[in-house]
Amino acid sequence: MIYLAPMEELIEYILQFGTINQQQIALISRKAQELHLRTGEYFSEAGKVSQRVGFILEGIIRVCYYNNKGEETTKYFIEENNMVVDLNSFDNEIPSSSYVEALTDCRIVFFSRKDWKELSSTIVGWDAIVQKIIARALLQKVARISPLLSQDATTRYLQFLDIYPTLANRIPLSYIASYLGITQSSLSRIRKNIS
Amino acid sequence: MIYLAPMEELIEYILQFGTINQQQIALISRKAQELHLRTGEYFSEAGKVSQRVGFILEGIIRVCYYNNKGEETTKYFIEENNMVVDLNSFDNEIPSSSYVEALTDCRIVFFSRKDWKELSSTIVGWDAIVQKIIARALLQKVARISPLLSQDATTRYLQFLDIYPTLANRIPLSYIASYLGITQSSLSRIRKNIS
DNA sequence: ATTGCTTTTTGCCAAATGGCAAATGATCTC
DNA sequence: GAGATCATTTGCCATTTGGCAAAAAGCAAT
Repeated sequence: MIYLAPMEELIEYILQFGTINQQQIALISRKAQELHLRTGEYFSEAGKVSQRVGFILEGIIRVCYYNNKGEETTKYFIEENNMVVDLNSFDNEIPSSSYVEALTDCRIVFFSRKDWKELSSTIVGWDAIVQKIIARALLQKVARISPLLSQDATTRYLQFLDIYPTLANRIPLSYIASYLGITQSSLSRIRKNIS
Repeated sequence: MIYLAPMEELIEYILQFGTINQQQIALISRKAQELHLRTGEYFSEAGKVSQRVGFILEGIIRVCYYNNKGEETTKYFIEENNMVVDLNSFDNEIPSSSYVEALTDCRIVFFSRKDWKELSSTIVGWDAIVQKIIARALLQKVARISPLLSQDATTRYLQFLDIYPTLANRIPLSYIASYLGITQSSLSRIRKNIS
């Protein structure tokens, strides 16, 4: 029991996906770095190669990108107790096309690419754990996005409220609108009609 | 070089994700079973536990489900040279909520749950390969669905044509419409306007 | 409280899409 | 080839949503 307090949540999270011993926990704790982001700051940016794997202790993050007209689209929200990483960019060391932005002040623990690799080569079964985490996150993502397509805007918003019950009043309406694929005016009207 | 002809595509596919030796290839080939589906037949059905992992040699498959009004929604199309499996149902041995249906006549190789487990316990590195396959498929899925949300119906259809250039004329318009989240009348009109 | 800034709501109208039903076209069987 | 069946297109109209701009509301700094 020598790991530090902010690590507990991460360790508990990891333990959902596999078994690690005290020594391994200590290693993970040594490699982990802490990071605070203020609202609006980026965890990673479009055009740069993502260099970190993070875990959100507190706060909300969104992944977004800009199209050729400069309009932004919110692809996804990530809440507390989830990993945050631009897989494609981090794994393949290619520039990302998205911004990963703090929507509220965030407390994050993260690992550099080098440390992350070291975990992979030192901890037996680490890769398997990571793969499970990734698979679950991706499945969840698909499950959340997929049904949005076939529904009208009101239903989409109601579903958003279901999935992210705590988000609606913590983040700007315009982001929710762009996640749902509607304009903020429409969402504003929808909100009015619901209540 | 003792494996049978229809296996070559599958082996080649697997080799993209990791290394396996001749002996392992032989094992995989012995366990693989062949399956032909006619248009409209199911690979797996809602309400039943998915018992097979498949690989499409030829043909197109769609994954769909029915809502409480009996309307069907196409969640996804899967083409030749891809794995087909209802992950959630197969892994957790729970009943599926979707139908996996052949849109054209299909040639498929598949593995029973028992054989699949045997591959996992016999072939070193098999799980890692499978995880990579899954991760790539899920990433692709997200990448395909996600941008659809923020666009109007015409753009969605054009993008569908981009992603599935060979599908448009091989499958009924109504399925494409339900995948894109629009009515078939609308899609018909959109088609007219484009050409 | 006042000011300036950002976010949200609203009104107005145009455009896109849906719902329904009929017409047309395609395919298959007999 | 005549029906039967199913898929697609079209017309009509209602509804939803978008685009734009102005008004209102919220918020922070002074």
